Amino acid sequence: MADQTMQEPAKLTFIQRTRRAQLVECAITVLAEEGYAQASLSRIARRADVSRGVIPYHFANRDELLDAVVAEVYRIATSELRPKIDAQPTAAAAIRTFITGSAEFYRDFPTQMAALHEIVSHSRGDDNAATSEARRATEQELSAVGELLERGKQAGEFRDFSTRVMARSIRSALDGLLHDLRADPRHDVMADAEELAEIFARAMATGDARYGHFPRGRSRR
Amino acid sequence: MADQTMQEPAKLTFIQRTRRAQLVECAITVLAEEGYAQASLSRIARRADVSRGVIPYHFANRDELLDAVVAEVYRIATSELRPKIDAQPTAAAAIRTFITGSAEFYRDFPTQMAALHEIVSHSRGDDNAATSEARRATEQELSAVGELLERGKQAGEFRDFSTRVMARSIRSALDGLLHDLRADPRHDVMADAEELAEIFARAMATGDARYGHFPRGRSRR
Amino acid sequence: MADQTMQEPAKLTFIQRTRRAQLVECAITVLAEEGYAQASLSRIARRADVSRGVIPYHFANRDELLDAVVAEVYRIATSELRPKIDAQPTAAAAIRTFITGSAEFYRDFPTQMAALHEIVSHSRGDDNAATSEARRATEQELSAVGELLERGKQAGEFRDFSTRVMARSIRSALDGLLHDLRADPRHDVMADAEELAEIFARAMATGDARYGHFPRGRSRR
Amino acid sequence: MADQTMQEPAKLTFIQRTRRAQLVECAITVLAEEGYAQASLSRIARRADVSRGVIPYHFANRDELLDAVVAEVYRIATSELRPKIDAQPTAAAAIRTFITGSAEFYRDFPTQMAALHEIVSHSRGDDNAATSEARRATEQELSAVGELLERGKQAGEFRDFSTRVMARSIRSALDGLLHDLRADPRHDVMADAEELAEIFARAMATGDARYGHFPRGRSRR
DNA sequence: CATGAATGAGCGTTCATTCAT
DNA sequence: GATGAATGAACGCTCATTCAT
Repeated sequence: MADQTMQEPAKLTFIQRTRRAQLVECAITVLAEEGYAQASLSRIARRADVSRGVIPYHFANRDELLDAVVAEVYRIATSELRPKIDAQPTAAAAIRTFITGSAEFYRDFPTQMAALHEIVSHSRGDDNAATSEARRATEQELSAVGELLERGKQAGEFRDFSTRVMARSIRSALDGLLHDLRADPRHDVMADAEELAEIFARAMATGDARYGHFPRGRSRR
Repeated sequence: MADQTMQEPAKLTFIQRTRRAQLVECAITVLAEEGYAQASLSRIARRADVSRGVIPYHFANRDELLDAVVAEVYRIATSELRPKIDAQPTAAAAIRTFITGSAEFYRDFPTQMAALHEIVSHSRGDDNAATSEARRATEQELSAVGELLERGKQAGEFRDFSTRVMARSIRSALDGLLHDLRADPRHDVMADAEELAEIFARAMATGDARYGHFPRGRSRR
Repeated sequence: MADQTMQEPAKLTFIQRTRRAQLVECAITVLAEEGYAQASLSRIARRADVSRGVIPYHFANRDELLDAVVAEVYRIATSELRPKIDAQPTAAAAIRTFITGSAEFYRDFPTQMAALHEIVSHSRGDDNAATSEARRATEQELSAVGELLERGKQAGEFRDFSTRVMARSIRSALDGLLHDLRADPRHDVMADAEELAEIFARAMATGDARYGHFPRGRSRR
Repeated sequence: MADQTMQEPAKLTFIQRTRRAQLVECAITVLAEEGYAQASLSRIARRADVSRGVIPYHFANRDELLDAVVAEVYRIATSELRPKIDAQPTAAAAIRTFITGSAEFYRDFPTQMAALHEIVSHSRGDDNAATSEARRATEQELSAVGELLERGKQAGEFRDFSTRVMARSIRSALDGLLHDLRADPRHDVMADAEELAEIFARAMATGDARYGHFPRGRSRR
């Protein structure tokens, strides 16, 4: 059997890498088109036009395949997004770029995003080690955004707010955007992203909001 | 067999209504405590201390039971939240109340919310008729929030923004809050809700944000 | 589902008891005729002319079914053998009765014995909790024989020997007898049993063996 | 493909013989350490640090490999035991040597014996051709012991008993000894073997047993 | 000679659903 | 009204075996 425990992809033969990539690809398609519950190994294998036994051969188990899906999507997303964000001069611009860049990614890789969303939203704390990759990656993303926010606050770009709540809200709002996109693929996601960027630009901006006539919560991390 | 397709509860006998309520209650508990995947009819029936066959008798199928769960949770939520929102003088106050009131509901009915979250996050758009109730209720909530936003815009309380994006973002941010709460039940959800309210108060407020030096998207519905 | 965790059979309905008995019966047949490896739930169900799902319904898992088989065979064996042994006046007579009575049981319940043998010989220390019943029962049988031997030694009926080695040898010799019987069902097992009884009567008898011109091992427990 | 059905090793190339020996060796190790159920061709190949496909290449199928394991263990056992037995002056001494020599072999080649035991105890009489070697070898051993017994009877060393029952009993008692040894590897197997030798010395000795006050079975072959 | 990718049958198990009682 | 026995499809997984390279 292919040694799935290897960490370095260099240890995989060309055929193994190819097959694994194909299976990950098909898993993504099935997840996106038919949903998590329907994404059985049988269906994925059928989509790949391959015998049912191929998947256990190349992946130790179902969870490994799903982990590979998550890793693949995050790999693409990071390679698309990271450079754009890093190129921004200010934290505010970086956050804006994170939002619009994410939306661009949703638009350009809707299938991958749909698959990722299926996996993440079906993950549950205790039941399995699959989706651990997903949770890990999500946490990582949240803390990356959190660092941007901290940077902006220290640079005086942003007002004082709870970093965690803000980061989570940005992340969640993007999820909402993805949700709308999945519901209607012809949706103008970039326009929505601009709106979203504006929402959070205003939410984070220094100075009192014109309409801030409510008692505010204490600033927290 | 009882006709479960009836919409008017008047057509159900007392026993039928009682049993359905009990089963919905138990389904909520099992969903919250053991998760969607473990919430088999067997487990729900066992929790209700009732025979396995009872559920198919009272609900045409599994999906109908889940729909009933969703409807029940939304029913409670609405009865908790609606009066508070309706009592607010301004749209801004109403939105703030929607946010903090939702959080209060999350805090006070964690089991119900957990069950709802399990169902919603496992539901799929196209493949089956399940959780249609969830989608219906979500849409209804979104449009209710949308109406508040419209009202606020017309009253000059809010700036011009895309109603749909804003409504969706508020909804999604609340989901994020719920997510954090489920991850850590001892979380101070009300403090987060205040933060969230502030975020959206600022996001919706009239006037330019101090830090709004980016090209903005056109205002849209 | 039927509650298989109940210890008291009284908690089972008539139908449950009947089905379980039937399935145990069929499992015995399949084990005896086709061997442990072939005794899959599918085959057992087919033998019972019953749907594949029936077995998981009545037994929590495969191991529970096999445990029930072991328990059933030991139950029969005990009820056949125990009274005869207890009726013997001396330990020597009891051992002889144990041997011939076991053989009689092999002769009269060859299928049951074959099934038991399949399970016991396929049990392995660490892998599963099934067959634990088998090991437990085997140990119990060994210690029961051991007690008889001790009694005989104290009564002066037997010479001094290692109780454990003797008990194990008797048990093993009976296994050998069963082996021959399984290889040739027309075998005169009772005649062999008489031979066996004589072998061990002599082996245990007090006094020097006429041919004992070898250094002997120290007497041990 | 190499012709694995050849009996004469002369027909095998050097590499073929080496590989077969290596694979048999590894199969023994895996069988002993992980048990029959875990001794898949994959694991054996991995233990041999060799490709999965090697085994089907050198052995027509799994059963042939297991047969080769059995043959190898019996080959070693015979070469260890035979000279010792043949050196004994009397049948009684030969039988005693067979017993203690077997135990010595168990003690000195526990891995081989464990592997053999795994195979034999999992083999089935009728359903497949597997482990035919085991049955053949067992029969051969039984008849060799039988010849010794016959010789002893004719020489007047032994009383009259059923040769087959006695041979089978000795064989089975040794199995019991092996069983105890496998259950507890620190067991003093030689002491037990001495006990066993004494048991059978007495069982076979001429003259009445002191305590033989039971009706005896007729003497038979 | 050797490889390892691929196959497909079979396993135990879960569970929504049906239906006779 | 309610029961629970029974069904059968689907699941993830293991593995002996085949075969192109």
